Amino acid sequence: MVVFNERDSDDLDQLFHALANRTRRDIVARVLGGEVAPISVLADRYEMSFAAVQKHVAVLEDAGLVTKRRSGRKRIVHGNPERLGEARQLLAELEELWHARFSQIDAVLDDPTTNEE
Amino acid sequence: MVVFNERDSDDLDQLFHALANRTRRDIVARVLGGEVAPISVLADRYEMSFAAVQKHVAVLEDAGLVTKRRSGRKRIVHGNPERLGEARQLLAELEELWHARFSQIDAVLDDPTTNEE
DNA sequence: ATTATATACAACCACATGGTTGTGTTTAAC
DNA sequence: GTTAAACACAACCATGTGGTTGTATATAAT
Repeated sequence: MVVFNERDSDDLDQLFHALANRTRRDIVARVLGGEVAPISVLADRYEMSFAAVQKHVAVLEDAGLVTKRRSGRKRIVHGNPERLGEARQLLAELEELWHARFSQIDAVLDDPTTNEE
Repeated sequence: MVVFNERDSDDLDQLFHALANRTRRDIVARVLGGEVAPISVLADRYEMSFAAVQKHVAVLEDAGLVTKRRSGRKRIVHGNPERLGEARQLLAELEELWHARFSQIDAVLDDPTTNEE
């Protein structure tokens, strides 16, 4: 119901910032899609250095969108769909504010309890 | 169906970047919620200069999340809910990739036509 | 044992971001 | 007709971002 609270506004900044980059969205799509993904394998598909991809994964990890699990010398990247859900939830709430504009007018006319100045 | 295409990846970068800031999310919430909002009125509620808020509105406008309409010397800021829908849609598609991981296994077992290597 | 692979991490760079102040212009209020 | 309000816009600044290269370390392959 409450759209914004101080508490997790930094979280949301991080979350949306992580999604505001094509390479990172692509990585998220791949790991969510089920690709077994050590960083090295991910890195092969992008025209940038291993270190650059490593940084992108770190941004995603800080945002909570992926986690890394060690497997020998590899770090397997796993997706975190719940975190995406949080972002989608917030957008849905924002859209809901818009819809509420109209339904509110009806409500005020119908419901006498909304009539406290 | 197709999650990413080259064409609008810059658009999405802009869109998510615009949402990756508390002040901007707050502005979006207010204008979508129906607040009549010249920039000056918006600016009053934040502890930053008018010019700073002006810039935030500009970022939102470039991202397509709001539009400005002139009214005398004021610029009324209006929300653009469809654009939010686009972002939500993309997140939904990403989540769908995750769900598809499991339903795909079932599908392969059930449907012989998926059996072309 | 040596070599190659996969990663971590630091230093560096050009450019973007989020803020500021200052100046100019149009419109409203007196 | 002055003054004040609402905005546009530029210059500036500290910090962040997205990339690079280089060095170090742990594990796998030979």
